[in-house]
Amino acid sequence: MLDITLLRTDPDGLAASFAHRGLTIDVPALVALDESRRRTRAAAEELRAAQNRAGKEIARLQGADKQAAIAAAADLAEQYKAALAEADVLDARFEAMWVPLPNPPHASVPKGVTDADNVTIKTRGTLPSFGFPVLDHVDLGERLGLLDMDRGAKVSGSRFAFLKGRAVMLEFALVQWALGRLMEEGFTPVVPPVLVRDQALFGTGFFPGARDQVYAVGVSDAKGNITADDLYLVGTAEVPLAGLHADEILDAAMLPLRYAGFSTCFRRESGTYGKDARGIFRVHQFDKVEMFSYCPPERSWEEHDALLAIEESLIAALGIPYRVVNVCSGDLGDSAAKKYDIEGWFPGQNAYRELTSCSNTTDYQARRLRIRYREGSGDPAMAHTLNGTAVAVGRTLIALLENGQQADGSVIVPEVLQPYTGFERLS
RNA sequence: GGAGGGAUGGCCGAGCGGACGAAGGCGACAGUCUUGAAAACUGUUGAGCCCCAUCGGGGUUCCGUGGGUUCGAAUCCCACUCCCUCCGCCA
Repeated sequence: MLDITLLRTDPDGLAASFAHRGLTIDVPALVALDESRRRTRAAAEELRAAQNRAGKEIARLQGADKQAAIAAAADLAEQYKAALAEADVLDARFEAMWVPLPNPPHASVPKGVTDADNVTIKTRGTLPSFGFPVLDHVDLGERLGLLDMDRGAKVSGSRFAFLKGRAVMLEFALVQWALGRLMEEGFTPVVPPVLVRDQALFGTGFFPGARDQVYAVGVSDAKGNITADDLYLVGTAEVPLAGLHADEILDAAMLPLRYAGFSTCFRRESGTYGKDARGIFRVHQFDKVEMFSYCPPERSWEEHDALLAIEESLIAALGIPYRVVNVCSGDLGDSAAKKYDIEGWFPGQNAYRELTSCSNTTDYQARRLRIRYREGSGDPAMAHTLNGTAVAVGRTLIALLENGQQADGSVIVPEVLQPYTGFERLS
């Protein structure tokens, strides 16, 4: 949700921000509706004030005077009820228009429509040259006994896999290493709930927009009928980590408040039928370490850069060539004001593909979740929230397998992970 | 799953139709006292929205959530949510 003062003080700037995203929004209509709802609310509150005064008077009166005052107040009560209903209708109408509006993009966000319009801002690492036919992660994984796609499909359907053997050890090595690195950076490790109420998904901006990407959990009765349980499987730990401090006023001295959440992530991937059908690049379930930060507004851009720097250092330490892209306005998502994706090099696809993502959602989520902070004894103000991928385990495993493959079919484990795996090579 | 109890301000806790944004205590902050500190004493101390305005002032809403009764609801009624205790089941 946006700060309403934007509408009142700078409607033209607001309209421009929607245009930046390629949206046409009738801002003057919003301004007019906002004005009429305030007028109506003020009128209702005046009636209420009169009613409150009358009530105090009634308490003091006795006998016939009291009866007369009550009769008069009954009339006031009727008027107030009507005025209140009118104000509520206008509020609801305004909110229906206001709440779905996306966060205004930062000035540095490139204008564009699809991910093809994203702008590469840096490229790091040297692309590996193999003197032998390059295998992709599916061939490598099945050959090394790390991955079983067919049986994943047998048990759970397409886009599911079994991860096995040393790949499992590699996953936990990645997670433990990443959490250790993040603790050095001041993050508190968290294992959050992965089932959340819709409130948390609304608050983070996934609902109502991305409803079709989220699994809803139900309960089946004896006849096999499924009833909704009003819980949803999260697609990222961002959701519970944002909800963690909902409805709180944080002490400014604690900020930035950094959390590193490890969770399984569930995504329906609806509308991606043909895309990335091979292997575990795009699956319904994967594990991820996610960074989340609560931050004062004046420091959030600095924090955004800091999170990106951490992501880069992790990927660089794993020896994966990568590039950083500034995600264009059309590809941003409602809640982000700016987003960096890191695309790692995947030799099996001969392409850079998304490996991590890092967003500054400014006060968009904070306003929806009522996450505020206070400087000393000052007034509460909206915090900013940011999130970024530390390690998306599935895709990182793919990158490690494909970049680390050797002529003999084995795969070298990055040095930083070896203390955690206890082995140097998958073979 | 069965039986009971509860939800009030940063925390504890009173209130059970009008004097209640809410006693009292704790905590926090400021002051007095003190060489300094502690103690003691005095004062201040919730959030949202709207209006006027220069610091500031006024109105309104909020006692788990949503409805209802009433001139008037923290207080009465209904529904829901969450928490706790005991029993059963269970990783």
